Amino acid sequence: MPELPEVETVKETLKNLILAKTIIKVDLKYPKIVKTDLVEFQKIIGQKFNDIYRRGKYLIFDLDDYYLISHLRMEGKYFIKKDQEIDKHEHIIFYLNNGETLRYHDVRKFGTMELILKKTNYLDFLNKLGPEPFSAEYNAKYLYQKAKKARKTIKDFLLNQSIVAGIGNIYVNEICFLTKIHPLKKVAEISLKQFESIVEETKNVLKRAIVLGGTTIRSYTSSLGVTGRFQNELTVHGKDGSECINCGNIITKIKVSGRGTYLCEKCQK
DNA sequence: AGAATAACCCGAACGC
DNA sequence: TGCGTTCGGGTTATTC
Repeated sequence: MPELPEVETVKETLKNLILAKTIIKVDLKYPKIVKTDLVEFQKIIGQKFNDIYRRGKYLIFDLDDYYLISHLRMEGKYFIKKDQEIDKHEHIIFYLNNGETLRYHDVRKFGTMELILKKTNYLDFLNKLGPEPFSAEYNAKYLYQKAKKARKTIKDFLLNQSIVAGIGNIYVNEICFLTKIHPLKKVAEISLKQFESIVEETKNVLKRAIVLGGTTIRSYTSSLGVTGRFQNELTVHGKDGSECINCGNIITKIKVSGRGTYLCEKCQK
């Protein structure tokens, strides 16, 4: 599941491969991925990749006149291939002027793409997102203020992209463990000091994951054949049945708002 | 307004 | 072995 570190890795990898390349043709094998007008989408032909950004879990391709905004959701990946048969999970094919193809691959078909004219206010689209975890805006005081009036659990709170952008299920499990906070703890009961710890551990865990190229779990081999290595440093996520690295207690798995949640009941109160 | 729930997908895991 | 069922998971849309 691509979260901030995985999307960051994809962005950096793709930069080396497609910048300055021009799209000469696009094939929509599964058009529902595209959320904007399909006729309009064809205007991507002739556009050049000038840069790639990331905002939360979104990839933003900076073209000449448009932004192509892509969300990988659960299993979206990009591949660069040449003259190879189209895989059944490759839904959008961009033909580039160097003879290669950029292919969007998504087994679950959950991912989305939007082509947005630069002149229009594309920021509206991303403004709903909360601050980036590495920004100064993401600090204990900010979270504390937001949390005061919320009735949710800390896990729901940190997963809410309008509070902070880019954290998903894996990293929220890790952050809760690293800060010794129970994922079901009501966010309004969390102290400023605890939020300081949350902010610090968020940055630590995301930074470390980016350095290692993200997390590769199960079927999710990250895009472009880049295999992340952060899974080797996970402390609780997916570790139910094994021992807590702090106290030796057995890690349990519960559900929080329908999502798999791993924790040490002894360490996290 | 804010919170809970459904919908979008389909391979993997599970149950029989 | 094979078939049917359930599950998961980020985000948006819809309902409560």
